[in-house]
Amino acid sequence: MSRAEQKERTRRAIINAAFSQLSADKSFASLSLREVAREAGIAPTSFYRHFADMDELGLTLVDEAGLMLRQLMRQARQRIEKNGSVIRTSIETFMEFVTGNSNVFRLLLRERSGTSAAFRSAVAREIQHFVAELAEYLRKETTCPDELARAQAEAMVILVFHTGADALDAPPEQYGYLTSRTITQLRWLAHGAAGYGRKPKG
Amino acid sequence: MSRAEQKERTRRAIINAAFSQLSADKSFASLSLREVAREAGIAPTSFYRHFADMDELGLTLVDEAGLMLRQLMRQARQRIEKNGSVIRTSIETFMEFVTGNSNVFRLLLRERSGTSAAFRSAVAREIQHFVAELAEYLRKETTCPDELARAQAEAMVILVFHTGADALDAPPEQYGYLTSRTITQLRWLAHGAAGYGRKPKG
DNA sequence: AGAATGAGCGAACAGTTGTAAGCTAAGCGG
DNA sequence: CCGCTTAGCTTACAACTGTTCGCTCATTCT
Repeated sequence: MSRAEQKERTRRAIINAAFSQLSADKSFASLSLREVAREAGIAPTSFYRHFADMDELGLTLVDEAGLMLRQLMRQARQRIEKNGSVIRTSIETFMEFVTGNSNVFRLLLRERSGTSAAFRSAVAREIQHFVAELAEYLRKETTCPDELARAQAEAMVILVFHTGADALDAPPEQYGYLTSRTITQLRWLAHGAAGYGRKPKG
Repeated sequence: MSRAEQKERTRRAIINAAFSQLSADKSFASLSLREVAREAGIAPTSFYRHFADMDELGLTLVDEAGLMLRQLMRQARQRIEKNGSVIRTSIETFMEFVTGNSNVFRLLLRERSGTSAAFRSAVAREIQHFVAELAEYLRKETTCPDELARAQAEAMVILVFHTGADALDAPPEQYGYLTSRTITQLRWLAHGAAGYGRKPKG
C-alpha cells in the first residue's frame, strides 16, 4: 500500500470514528481527542499527523455533512422531476436524510449555535447553499421579486430544518404529522408571498 | 442573617456565577463544577449542598430563563395595547431581550438541541408557552380553526427565535434588516393562513 | 443550657485530558 | 542502495476534573 494511500486511510478512520461517536447524548464538543484516537485505532499523539487540533477535525466533519446535504438536494431534484409535487417531495427527502443520518444532521443542528464562531459560519454557509437553490427556483417559478424570493426561501429552509430537529425527538409515528404540518406552513408562505407583494406601512 | 436566608444567598451566587460564565464561546456543557464554585466564592464540595450535580443546576437555569421569557411576553402585551402594531412590537421586544440578555437566550438556543433530553424538553416546554399564547391570540383575532392556529403560531415563533439567533452573530447595524425581514415573513404566514383555509390534495 | 442540624471547608482520590519529546521503521527519491 | 522523510508509537508530565470523607462551628430546636 502506498504511503499517501495509507495516510488517507487512517485520516478517514479518524473522521469515521468521530462521526460514529456522535449521538443524541454526545456532541462534538464532548468528544475528546483521545477517545477519537482510541476508536480510530491509533495512538493519541498520531492524531496530530492529520489534524492540528480537534477544531480542524470538526470543520472537516461540517464540510462533509454539508456535502451530504448537497447530494441530497440533487437527489431531491431528480425525484421532483418524476413526481411533480415540489414541496412534499423536498420535505420527504429531507426527512429521510434526517432519520437515516441523524448523527450527521445533529452535528449541523448543534454547531449552528455552538461555541465556535468558525463552526457556526461553516454551518451557515452550508445552509445558504440550500437557501440559494430554493430562492433561484422560486424566482423562476413565481413572480416574486429577487429580494423577497430570498426571504421566502430562508423562511422555508428554517421551518424544514426545524421540523427535522423535532423529528429527532419524536416517535416515528409522528413523522407523518410533522411532515404535513410543515407542508401546510410552507404553502402559507408561498401563498402569502404570492398575493402580498410589498406594502410600505410598518 | 437567618440560616435559610444565607443558604438562599449562596444558592443565588451559584446560579449567577453560572449565568455570568456563559458566553458566545462557553456553553453550559463546557462549564465545570469547580469553575462555577470558584466564581461563586465557595469550595467545590459545597456545591453539593445546593445541587445534586451540574445537570440540576442547568435545569434551574433553563427554568429561570423561561421565566424571563414569560415576563417578556407580559411586557410585550402592555406595549401592544399602547402601540397597536402587534407583529412589529412583538419582534422588537424580543430582539431587545436577545441583545440585552444574550447569554440567557444563548442558553435556550443551545440546550434546545443539546445532549440532554431533559434540557431539550425543558426548553421545548418554555417555548410552548410562547406558542400557546400566540395561538390563543390568533384564534381570537382571526378566523383560523384551532389546529391551524397552532401550526401558524409555531411557525411564527420558530422564525422569530431564529432571527434572534441570527442577531447574535450579526453586527448591530443589521438588526433593522433582520427585524423587517422577519416582519415580512410573519405577514406572509398570516396572510397565507387567512386566505388559504384547508385543502385536501397532497 | 444542651443537643442536633447542616452549610461550608480542606485534603485526598482516581480518572481523564491535551500535548511535548524522542524513537522506530517503512516507503520514497536520488 | 543509501539517506531522507514521516506516520505511528511509547513514555511522560502537568493540569484539571467530579466526588468521598471527615471536620468545624454557627444557627436552630428542645
